[in-house]
Amino acid sequence: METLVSPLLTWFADHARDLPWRHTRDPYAIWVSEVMLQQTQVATVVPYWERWMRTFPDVAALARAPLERVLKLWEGLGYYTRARNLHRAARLLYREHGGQFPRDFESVRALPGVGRYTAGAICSLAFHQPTPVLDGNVARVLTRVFDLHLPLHRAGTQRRLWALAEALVGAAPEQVPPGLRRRRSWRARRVAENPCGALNEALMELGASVCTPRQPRCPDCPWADRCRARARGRAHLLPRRRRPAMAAPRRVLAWVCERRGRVLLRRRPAGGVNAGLWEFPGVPAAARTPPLRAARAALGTAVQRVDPWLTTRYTITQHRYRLEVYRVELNGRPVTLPTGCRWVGRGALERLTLTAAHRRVADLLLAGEPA
DNA sequence: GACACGTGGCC
DNA sequence: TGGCCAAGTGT
Repeated sequence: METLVSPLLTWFADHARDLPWRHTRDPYAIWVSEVMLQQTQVATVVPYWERWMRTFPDVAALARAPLERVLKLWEGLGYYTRARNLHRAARLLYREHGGQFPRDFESVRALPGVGRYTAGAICSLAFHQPTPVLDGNVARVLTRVFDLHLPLHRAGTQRRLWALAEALVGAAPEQVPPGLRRRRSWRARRVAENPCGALNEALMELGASVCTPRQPRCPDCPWADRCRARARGRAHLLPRRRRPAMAAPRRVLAWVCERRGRVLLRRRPAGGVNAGLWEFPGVPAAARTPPLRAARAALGTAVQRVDPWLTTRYTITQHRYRLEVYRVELNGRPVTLPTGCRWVGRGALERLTLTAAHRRVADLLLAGEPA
């Protein structure tokens, strides 16, 4: 481990990206960034994090906020349970710890939405503890350096990787390159002041910027001469992972149904996908289902006609959807409101939290209709 | 251990 | 284009 840690820390002191959450020691701010970064790329997270920190600068602000506002700030980031869990955890901290962020690993780990990775990241970055992290980046880096061909999803492989990550972060405090302590750049200071946090960040950063899934840039790697997979010419084949196949695309019909300056929206039921988020009402449909008949079945005989407006695609994990949006022309009869539906004006259409695909539709509607 | 959970970017 | 991947967690 000794021969690995020191070059990695030196590399990080030269190449760390300047990310906004790297300029704070606030555990709350770090927690928020780590949760946002779960399964989400840095470039996507940055604007969300900045807006979030302006809106909810501390645990108390988040705890006070209504869930609706919290979800709205999360709109478009996906995995909305993360936002609900942050909110729940903030209220819990506010109630039981007086808003104070806990410092010991087990208490952090016990917060909703905080698993082993996130707890390790928070404790190392905010509290300088030698707690390991293992994410997709670290797994890729470690399987390559040690040329581990075991399938990633196996428990034994995971144990092995966690143990390696733990050994590395444990060695960090003793392995800070001496010359680094004299440097004044924020990068060098970051490493010198918190070797454990820096080691964890460096592992992830290496995976994100050098040891990439395809076409790793091995000549730029601080571990190039120690990497066993590279020596065998097979770094790009690791890690071995198993992924479920994509299912066939499904067709979904949705209706833009307007009356007297308002449009019909439906709130998704609790417990399912995107629970509590809003969308244009619609139905899953077989390939040959006529849109007019489907609309009448859902909204009643008030539907005079449906006009195809646009088609968009989206994916929810392994499910692919083709969303066909129709504009509904009504006659004078009352519309049958499907469960969870509400007429909303422009303001609410902007303010409510929609899933990404439906937000695209809503924004087009808002842009195209000045009234 | 397997599966569900969102979305965007890349080639 | 379609498949793969991304700073995982909860059930």
